[in-house]
Amino acid sequence: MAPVPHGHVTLVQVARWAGVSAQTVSNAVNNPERVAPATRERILAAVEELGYEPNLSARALRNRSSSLIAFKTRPARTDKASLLMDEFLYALNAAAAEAGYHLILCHAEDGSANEIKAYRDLLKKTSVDAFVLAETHRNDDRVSALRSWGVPFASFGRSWDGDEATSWVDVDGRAGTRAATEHVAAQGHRRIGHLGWPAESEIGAERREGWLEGCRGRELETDLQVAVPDTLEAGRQAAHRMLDSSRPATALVCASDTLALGVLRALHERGLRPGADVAVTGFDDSPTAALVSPGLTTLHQPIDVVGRQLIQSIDNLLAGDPRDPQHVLLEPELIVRGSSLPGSPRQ
Amino acid sequence: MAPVPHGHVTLVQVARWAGVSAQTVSNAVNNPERVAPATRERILAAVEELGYEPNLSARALRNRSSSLIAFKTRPARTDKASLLMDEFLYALNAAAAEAGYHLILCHAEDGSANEIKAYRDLLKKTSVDAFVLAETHRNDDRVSALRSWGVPFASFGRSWDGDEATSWVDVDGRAGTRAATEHVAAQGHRRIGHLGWPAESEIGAERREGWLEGCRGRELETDLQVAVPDTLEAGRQAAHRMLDSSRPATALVCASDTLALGVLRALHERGLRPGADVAVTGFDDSPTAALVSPGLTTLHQPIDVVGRQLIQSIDNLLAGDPRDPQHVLLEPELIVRGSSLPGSPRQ
DNA sequence: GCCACGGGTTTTAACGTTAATAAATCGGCA
DNA sequence: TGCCGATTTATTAACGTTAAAACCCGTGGC
Repeated sequence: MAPVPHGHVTLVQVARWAGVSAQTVSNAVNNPERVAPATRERILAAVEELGYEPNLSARALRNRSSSLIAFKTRPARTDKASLLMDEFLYALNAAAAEAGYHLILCHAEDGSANEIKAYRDLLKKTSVDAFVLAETHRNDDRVSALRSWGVPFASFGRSWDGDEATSWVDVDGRAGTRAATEHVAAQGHRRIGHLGWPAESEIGAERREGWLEGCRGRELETDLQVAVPDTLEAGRQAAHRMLDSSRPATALVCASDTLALGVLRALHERGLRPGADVAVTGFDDSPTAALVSPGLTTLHQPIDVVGRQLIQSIDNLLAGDPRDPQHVLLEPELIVRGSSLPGSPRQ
Repeated sequence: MAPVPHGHVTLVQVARWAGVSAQTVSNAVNNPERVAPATRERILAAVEELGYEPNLSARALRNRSSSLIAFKTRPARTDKASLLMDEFLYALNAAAAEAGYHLILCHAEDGSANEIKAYRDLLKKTSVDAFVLAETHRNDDRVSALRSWGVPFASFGRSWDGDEATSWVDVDGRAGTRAATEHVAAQGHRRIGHLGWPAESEIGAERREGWLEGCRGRELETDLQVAVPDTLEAGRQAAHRMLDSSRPATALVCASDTLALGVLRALHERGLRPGADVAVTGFDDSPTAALVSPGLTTLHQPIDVVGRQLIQSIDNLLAGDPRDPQHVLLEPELIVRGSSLPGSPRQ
């Protein structure tokens, strides 16, 4: 009963069916205003009837554009708790689909040289319209490469070089740790330490700043801070060191859930109760944060908004929209759970 | 210094450079045996020199094939611990890249009707070569749809309908829970319960079978079993019920890490120590399993092998390889952590 | 010396689309 | 009626690739 038993329906078939030329069908689909209302209606009916869908390969060949947006998946899993990038990929894909784009994945072994080579290959082979970068850092080679090629892109992560030309979306880590710090201070804590990342990390520096601001705002001491790599074990050991101090912290604001989970393990080992004895906060709202007992207080990044905004920015770029590149800084949301509340010893 | 400052290098340019026709270049690239060795060498040098990469859109248009493999990302995150599908996506992408394919993501709201519609659209618009399905179940509409369209596909998850024609790769859940059961029995446990999923789930049924086999092999009782939805809260409540029993279990083999984490929370609430008082095992080796204290004993799925095998199968299908569809059943690996070991009370 | 053969190469045409351009149609007005 | 300009539609050509067919030329058989 289907008008077209199998195979692809082309413009020409629709055109024949509607008694017009192929170009008119193309116009009816892409530039409706160029076509007389009556004709357009007839054509759209034919499109509907035959189940026509434009062939993207042909369009890509003709237009040098493919509605494909490329994104590189993160390298092999580490022991990190955070799955932010997985969540991000999902959000980005959903937003892309909604806007009529498709996401094409790119693979490269670790290292920005590999990554750039993978981008270049993809670009030559397929007519990818734009790229999405994630986890940008200072002097990011990928940014300069894409810019030199003249390829539209937007990044999850601000342009740390003060590069005004790049569209980006980011989450305000500083505001996040400041909120966490103020939250534990409001629980009565006066000795609040920070467990963060080494100085090279721009993101880590921001999060540390937030803690500093939070402490200074309440005139608390800021001498208790340690920077370690982002692993559970590093967090655990650092927590032990900080709790062995002569005037130990009663609250620890951490730069990540991974570190915070290390702290929780250290507390467990010392027979201390999270929340009741030492308040702990993380960052990223990893699935694990909700699953441990007690739950881990953490900061949730509005990842779906990030995805939508990035697609939006790319859409503007591709539309040749002359409006300035967009810079969007979003606030993370503090999720309060047992690890930062006096609460009951159990639960 | 680059021979081609910008823009795409085409077959014709390479052909001119090498002093041959475009078709000969095409042959040198795709069917080397059709071209005289000397010519081929000259052409490949030109390809190298000019940095030629075939344009996939043009190729797709001409050949109706695109080296694109489609995969649908999972729907929005639930509260589940398992990130198997994220890991899988990464593994699949790596394998695809290695074999010269690209992964294109598909988005659909929950529900197999939406999903099928999304597949159909993608198929019409782009010339996707093949699909990868995940989490197949009995009477899977997606399977029948893809089959009726004649589209090559392979699935992560066996064909539960006994459909011999489908290529699949799966992990043997039954062997997994059997191993977990035997492991806790080897620790001296005689009352081993099972916390699983409702009967509708084929995967859940398999995992339950494994526990049954493990118990029967040692002539242990098999009366302690409960089936609940896959959430932490359901696991927690079920654990309380099972521990309230007149002859409570001393070990609980769970169908997922999520349920097992619920059990851990229940133990925490009752002041019982995982491992020492009640042994607990999960399934999937989620990141959380390694991060909680004590660590959760669980089963690791060899997800990278799954990815490679699926790409391999698809490669065979696309090559028109007449060899039978492949069915690969892999064994999960038992990862022993503190939650199933008597160990010390702390740690 | 003619022809058949076959490896090596080129020519032709087509995949489905759309920008640019050309052609047709129509209403309005002198 | 005839002509102009505006609107609508049709024609042409091209995007980069490759299957199929045609072509070219040296070998070997008779």
